[in-house]
Amino acid sequence: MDHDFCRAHCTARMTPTEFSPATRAQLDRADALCTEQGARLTQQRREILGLILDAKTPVGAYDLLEKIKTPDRRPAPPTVYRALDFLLEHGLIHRIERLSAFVPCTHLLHDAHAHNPDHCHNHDHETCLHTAQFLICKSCKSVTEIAESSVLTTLRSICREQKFAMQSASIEVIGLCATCAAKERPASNAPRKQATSSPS
Amino acid sequence: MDHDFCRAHCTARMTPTEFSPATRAQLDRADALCTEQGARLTQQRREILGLILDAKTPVGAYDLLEKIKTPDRRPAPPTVYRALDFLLEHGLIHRIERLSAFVPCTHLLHDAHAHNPDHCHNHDHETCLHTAQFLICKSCKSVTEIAESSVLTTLRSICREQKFAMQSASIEVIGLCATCAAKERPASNAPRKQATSSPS
DNA sequence: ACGTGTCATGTTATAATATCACGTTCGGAC
DNA sequence: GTCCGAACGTGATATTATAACATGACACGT
Ligand SMILES: [Zn+2]
Ligand SMILES: [Zn+2]
Ligand SMILES: [Zn+2]
Ligand SMILES: [Zn+2]
Repeated sequence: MDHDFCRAHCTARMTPTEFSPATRAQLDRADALCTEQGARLTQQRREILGLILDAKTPVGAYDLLEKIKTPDRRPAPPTVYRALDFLLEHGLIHRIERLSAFVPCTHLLHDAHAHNPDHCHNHDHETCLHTAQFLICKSCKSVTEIAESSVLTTLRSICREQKFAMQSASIEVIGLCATCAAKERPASNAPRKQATSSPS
Repeated sequence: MDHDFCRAHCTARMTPTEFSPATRAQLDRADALCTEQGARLTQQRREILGLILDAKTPVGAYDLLEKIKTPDRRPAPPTVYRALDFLLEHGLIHRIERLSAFVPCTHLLHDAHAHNPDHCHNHDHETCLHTAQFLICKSCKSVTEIAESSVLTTLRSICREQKFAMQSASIEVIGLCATCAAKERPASNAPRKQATSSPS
């Protein structure tokens, strides 16, 4: 009854960060996904997810903690970690182990899901949600999630051989993205300038 | 001159952990590898490596810190982390990101290297040393390093497509090892006993 | 309206992991 | 011996994560 009122009310009053329309669309998509799963994307979880979506690079838990602080509210670590746990469990974000930081799941970024929820069901949700592959650029910190399932397939066959029951996997590749690699090596094979000014 | 005396003396006095002959053999192998690379496997590094070799499961930095404490010596974290950094750089151990813990590199456990140092040179040392694949059992905490290069090959081809310059990769699979999986499911499909007593 | 269970959140403290900064010692080249 | 750089000792601190317990908001049956 007045539950809807309260939700609207709270949204208006306590949202410290205004998200762009694009981000809001993604958040709404996430909300729908949660509802499908019988879970609630609360205001707090929504805000954390929004901040992760808007960041161009992986975000640490304590970065998030800083960002959600307002004059009124000084949340403590558990607040953030609880939201992160929820988002992880529902496949909305991934944790990058090598960085102790979080990125949105690419499923959220494209509208594949929105149009075709069946897409959810033709791949192995159990394993897929908890498993992703990332290319992490050491230089610009950008992270690309690889949708490609070939790695997972290879891994699965290895596990079968070893009778290992795979539950999830982290695959993280460190290196330089195309852009940064180009900057590093201005010419193909001319390292005779001034030490290539490598930003290590 | 009295250098040899000192080493013997110190070894006798400050080695709190006596390693088994098998472990000592591996340590000697590691020592040789270091010397090849112009590095020194000091007493301290040797002890840390020995402890990691002897452990049946991955060891955390602070576990090691506890283990190397004696009535005389109360080392501080940097001591351990410095040794770990050294061992990582020289490919003697790996870090398991998901556990913040360390395991010996399997190269050390088998004597392939001892007999055939050329083995080192027919695979890509640059990438291989810094890259390994692990099967981590959630239940017994055992970790298996996969020598198999098929995953790495697959990853490399993906990176090539994306023009991503791979420097290293972590591949960690979580699940149940053959032994533990068998324990979990006593019969194939008879979950009607007392909740199978699944340890979380 | 009242108790009651459940989920989400707030709050305080602390655990666990990792690094910085600075001074000293050790080992080997000369 | 003298010197230099690598290795180590030590104290403080940073960063990441969780434990433990209390409160608030709502649903539901009575
Ligand atoms: Zn994803
Ligand atoms: Zn980059
Ligand atoms: Zn290895
Ligand atoms: Zn096991």
